Amino acid sequence: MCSTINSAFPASFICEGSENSNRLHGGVSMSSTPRISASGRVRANYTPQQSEMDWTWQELMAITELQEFEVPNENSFEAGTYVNMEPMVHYGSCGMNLADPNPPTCQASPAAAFEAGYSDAMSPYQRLNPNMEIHYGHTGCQASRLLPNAPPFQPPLMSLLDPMNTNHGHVKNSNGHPDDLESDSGLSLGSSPPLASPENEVHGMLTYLPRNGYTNGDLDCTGDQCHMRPNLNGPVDYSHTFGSYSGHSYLPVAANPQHMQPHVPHPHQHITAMKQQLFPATQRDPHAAHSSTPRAVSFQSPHPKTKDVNLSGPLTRDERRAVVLQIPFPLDKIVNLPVDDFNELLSRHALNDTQLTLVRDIRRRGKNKVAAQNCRKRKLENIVHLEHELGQLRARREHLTRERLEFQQNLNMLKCRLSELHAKVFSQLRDEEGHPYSLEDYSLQQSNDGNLYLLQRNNSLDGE
DNA sequence: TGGACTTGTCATACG
DNA sequence: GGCGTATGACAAGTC
Repeated sequence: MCSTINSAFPASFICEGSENSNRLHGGVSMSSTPRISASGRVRANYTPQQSEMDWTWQELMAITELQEFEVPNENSFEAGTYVNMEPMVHYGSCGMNLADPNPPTCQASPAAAFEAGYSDAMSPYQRLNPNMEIHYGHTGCQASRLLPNAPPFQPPLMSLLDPMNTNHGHVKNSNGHPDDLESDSGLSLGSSPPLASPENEVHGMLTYLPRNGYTNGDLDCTGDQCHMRPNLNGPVDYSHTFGSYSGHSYLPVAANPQHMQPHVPHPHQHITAMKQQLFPATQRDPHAAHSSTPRAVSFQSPHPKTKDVNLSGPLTRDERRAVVLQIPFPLDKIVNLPVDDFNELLSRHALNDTQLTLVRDIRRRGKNKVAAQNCRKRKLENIVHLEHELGQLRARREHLTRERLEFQQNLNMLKCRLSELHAKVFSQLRDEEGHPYSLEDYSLQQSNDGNLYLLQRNNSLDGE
């Protein structure tokens, strides 16, 4: 039931006056709620404070509209504990009592103060942060719920006051290998192309540029890709290929070997010369030197001395085999030539099965070696990229956390201000006889749509 | 001497 | 089916 009241509100209260008006949304009895006239209007006694009330309501409206504001959240801040369908119980234990001689202030814990007295009226906020109970402590205050499917016991104050407010592996076993007496690791074929990866195709093609012993190559262009096709018919002249051997032509050191590898007479010079025969142009070839790409930089060994050892150290397994089996062409060609050229090269030399097997193994291992290098480089690049992404995500998380805290502070301030305005409005309500409502008997509640309702405390719940 | 690191190689899968 | 590539795993070399 709605009781007709005289209100100081400019537009007064409106009671929808139905038989269910005594029932709060959610089935809570509101039988003792002050009745408002059946016409829906509450007779208001305008007081000299009317102008102030207008201003107050304007403020209230402004703040109420802010409740519609929603912000994204990343955690339980927006979890769905908002819909609390518990029936209204009582107001006696509400921390925020308008009759409280010591009303909460906005300094200490405004949000707590607001929550205490308006826990049911702050639904929009709870929608934003249902964990406020956690933050500010549960008030133990249960208030009525104004469900949309039940007519309010009292017309929305706001709608009256503001007409506009109507819209609410494998084991590599070298033992099984015929050449297992010596390690094959640590020393490369010396023919590694400059990372013949797709993005390094140009450099890879440079491998086929003419070099000593293969100076009669001709340019082979297919489409927009050109590369030097060596003259496979030409004689292989290793007599003046005395450039320093490097098994890591893809390393930047090859770009300027005189800087990275100052010439020092080495006791294994004869081995170096042998390697120079096997890999005649790996380092002397300016193109090969140019092939050291930035991509290959990360593959430079942290142990530069390893290169020196490779340069003049013992022959690798394949190198030795090539020497023993008298492979008539350099190993770098075995590895780097295109398939057609490689087959053509083989066809122009009478090789026995052993030689053919060795050549094909050398080619396979050489290819795989480069592939392994590329694979490792990609792996490192991925790690770097992921670390960078991780840093960005962490920074963003911190930024969002700061923003959320900032927003929460602002929200609490608004809630506090809203509670003050509520109290101010309530204090100026008058009944039919012009008497103020007793704060012990009534409270001002705000529904989900932002409208204010005058509720009587200690309502009986037997209506449900 | 053991650990970390690099590099080559093999096996395997895939296009 | 051959070939090239990618990649995990292993082993050897180096510091």
